[in-house]
Amino acid sequence: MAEQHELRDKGLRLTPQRELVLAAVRELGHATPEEVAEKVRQTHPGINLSTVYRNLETLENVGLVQHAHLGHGGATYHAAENLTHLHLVCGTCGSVGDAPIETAANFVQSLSDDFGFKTDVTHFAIYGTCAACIKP
Amino acid sequence: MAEQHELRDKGLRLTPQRELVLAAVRELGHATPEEVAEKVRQTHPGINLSTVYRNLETLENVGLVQHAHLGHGGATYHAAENLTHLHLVCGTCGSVGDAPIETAANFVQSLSDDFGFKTDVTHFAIYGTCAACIKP
DNA sequence: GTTGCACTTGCAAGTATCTCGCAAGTGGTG
DNA sequence: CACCACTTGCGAGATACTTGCAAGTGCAAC
Repeated sequence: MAEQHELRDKGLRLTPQRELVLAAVRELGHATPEEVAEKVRQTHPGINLSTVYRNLETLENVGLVQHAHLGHGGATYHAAENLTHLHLVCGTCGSVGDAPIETAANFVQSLSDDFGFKTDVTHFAIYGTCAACIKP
Repeated sequence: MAEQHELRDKGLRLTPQRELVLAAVRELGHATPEEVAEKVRQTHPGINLSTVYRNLETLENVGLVQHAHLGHGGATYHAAENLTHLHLVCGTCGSVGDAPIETAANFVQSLSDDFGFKTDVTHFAIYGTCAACIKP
């Protein structure tokens, strides 16, 4: 796969750092900027945290990754092609579970019908308590 | 029901700062800690920001207020008795709309039935695009 | 292959937001 | 009204980004 052209096709320069940031996001599934940086440092130890932030922003602008808010504070990044699930964040144990996006289909439809609000359901986390924490 | 006993009943001392923080949260509807501080300063100019943070935390522990994540970064505080609506955050214009909590009832039920996940639907914002921004 | 320049990177300093330690102050019980 | 635990104010510290700038580099043109 000409993975190299994927970035160039979007009008971006192909730098090792940029490739590695994208690869790290894809490999990690959900990742904070800090986790991405840590992953990238395995093969490119010198990378600067601000480079990671800037590349995440750049990659988001061209649609290759997206961020979501999964908890307190920081954003979490995903490869855009993996964004087919909801995020179930457990407030007790902090785990992040997934649920198929169809689970929310009716809900999204109601918001659209009743309020004209078009929901991006992958962007926000669903907060609550996971099965494991309910019955220990 | 002397309003003064509401705090004492929870085992808290009744200080001017604490009363004012609670009053500010109730009056503001949604408010960041910064906005609460600003509001409190109208009647108590010397209040320290860390006092506001600590009181919000204390009030949350006893169940009088709750926080939710409405967007980037900061938390937003609500009086607990007002937490009967969802937050619809528009990614385009940044407005925060409300929807009755019943809108999500089926969705919450599905998550509970299918995944054993007990959702606190008021805690996170629902992100998308509001009616006004869809058709300009 | 060489060159030039716009795009990138690394670094350091800056900003925003929240947290913590501690000494002084104060509510409320006895 | 006296005492003590709870609170407050304040400064310093932690965390999570953001920004300005000089040096480095991809890549298109030659």
